[in-house]
Amino acid sequence: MAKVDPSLVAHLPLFAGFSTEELGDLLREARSVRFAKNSAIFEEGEDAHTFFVLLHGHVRASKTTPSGEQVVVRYVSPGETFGVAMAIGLPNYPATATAVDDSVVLAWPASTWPRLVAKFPALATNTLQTIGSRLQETHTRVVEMSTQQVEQRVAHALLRLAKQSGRKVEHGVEIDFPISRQDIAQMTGTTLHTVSRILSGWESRGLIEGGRQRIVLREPHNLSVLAEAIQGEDVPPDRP
Amino acid sequence: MAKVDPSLVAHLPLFAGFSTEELGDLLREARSVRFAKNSAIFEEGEDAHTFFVLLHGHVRASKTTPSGEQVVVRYVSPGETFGVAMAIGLPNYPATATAVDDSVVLAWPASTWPRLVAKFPALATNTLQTIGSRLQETHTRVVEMSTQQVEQRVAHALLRLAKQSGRKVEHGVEIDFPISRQDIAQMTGTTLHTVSRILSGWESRGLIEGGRQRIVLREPHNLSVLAEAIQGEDVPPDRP
DNA sequence: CGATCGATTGAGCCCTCTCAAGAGAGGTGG
DNA sequence: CCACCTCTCTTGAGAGGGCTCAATCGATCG
Repeated sequence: MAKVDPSLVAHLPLFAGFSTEELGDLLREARSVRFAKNSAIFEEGEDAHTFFVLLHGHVRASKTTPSGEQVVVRYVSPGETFGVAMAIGLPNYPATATAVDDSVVLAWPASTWPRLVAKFPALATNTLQTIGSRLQETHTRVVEMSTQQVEQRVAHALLRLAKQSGRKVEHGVEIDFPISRQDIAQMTGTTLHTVSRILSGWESRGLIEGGRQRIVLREPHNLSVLAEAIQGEDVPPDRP
Repeated sequence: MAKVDPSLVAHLPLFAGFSTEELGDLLREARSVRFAKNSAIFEEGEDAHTFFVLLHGHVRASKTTPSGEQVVVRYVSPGETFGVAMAIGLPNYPATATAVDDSVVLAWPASTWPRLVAKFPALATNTLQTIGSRLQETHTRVVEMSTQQVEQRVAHALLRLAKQSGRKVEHGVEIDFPISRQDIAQMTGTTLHTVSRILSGWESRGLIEGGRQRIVLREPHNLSVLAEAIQGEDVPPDRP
């Protein structure tokens, strides 16, 4: 359990409107914990004993259906809050959280939530904003799944991941954590086979560059064009 | 602007933990407004000037894509809060709200929200719970759209509507507001043609009874069975 | 009683899934 | 350090669920 420097986290949305002193109070109750790549932080259904802020790394939240299929709910980036089941009245975690990279989190016992909220009302309003944005994002996803074809959905998913966790590299923007075709399929409601075919197609057109659990967007702009393509509209053919 | 009897709304989730007096304070700032069937309460993109509690009737929230397709976000039942864009930090409504039946709402100016939340912290925590549940429901929808076939999704949608707004009638449970095949298509990410075919099929099997903007579930249990059907699993054939 | 809006139904196609096989990359243990 | 083994990715062939296009019917409302 390491000490956390308040000035490093003061700018996070969860702590908006907090004085240095208040922030100190809050951080004093948190532990800092490290999770190795591919380890589970919590499991769906487990009782929600802790809530978290991600400091370092990346976390995947996913749900499993009764028949065993997995769906990726979202990827958590550094600075984001997760595991706040308690705050929204759930006694159990609604999804499984897995570190996709070596990750460091701040962890508070869920039992402290009521007291902390009573003491710091800004905690509730800040969390409300966060959950609200997440609701918007999820609605966007529903709209996309309802109205777009798989290729457009995959394009949107990649662009979103790049915006959220992109790292500039020589030939474009690389998604900054290991992500498989299967993961993308589970984000977009399709199969890994279809994703593989689509990415292969894009790679041969020079739009992206792929690898094992690795994707680089070489032409984000052209990918956006593809993502916005209207049903039945022609796409300009490749250059020979 | 009618007077609202506090005792009639005291049990609503938004007001949980309020004293009679506090509730009176809150209600004093609200107006009660009636909207005729098929009238718009607010439009997507409009600035979020008001937030609401539905007292009577039913409201459909829907989003429109750039290319003009509509997606139904949810149906609001009496007692529920809606239009809380302001609370989650949105300056504009993210969806259009339409009264699908003659409806009565309580309306607060959005500008009062910050003051009300400061005075009544329970307002924030109650809204947090509400938005949290909605996030869960939306995630469920994403999971369904990712893993289930259209027939199962439609079955789930009808069962949910019946549970939420069902009225017992002679031959089963009727969905208590006008809903078209098109509406159901927009809830489940399919076309009205496919919904029509599915409902026709069910009607001939005696599972439901249809009509113009009207659906009665005659055998909710068998519909649940259908809704949970596993990929590729056989369904018992009809009786001759 | 006519007009408009919702529902039904057929025909044909295509996007995407399923089934199947195999190749390449990385990690691991002897 | 190399061989093996596992996990990821690729690609083909075929099928089918659901969509598109099109026409008609029926019911509710003014």
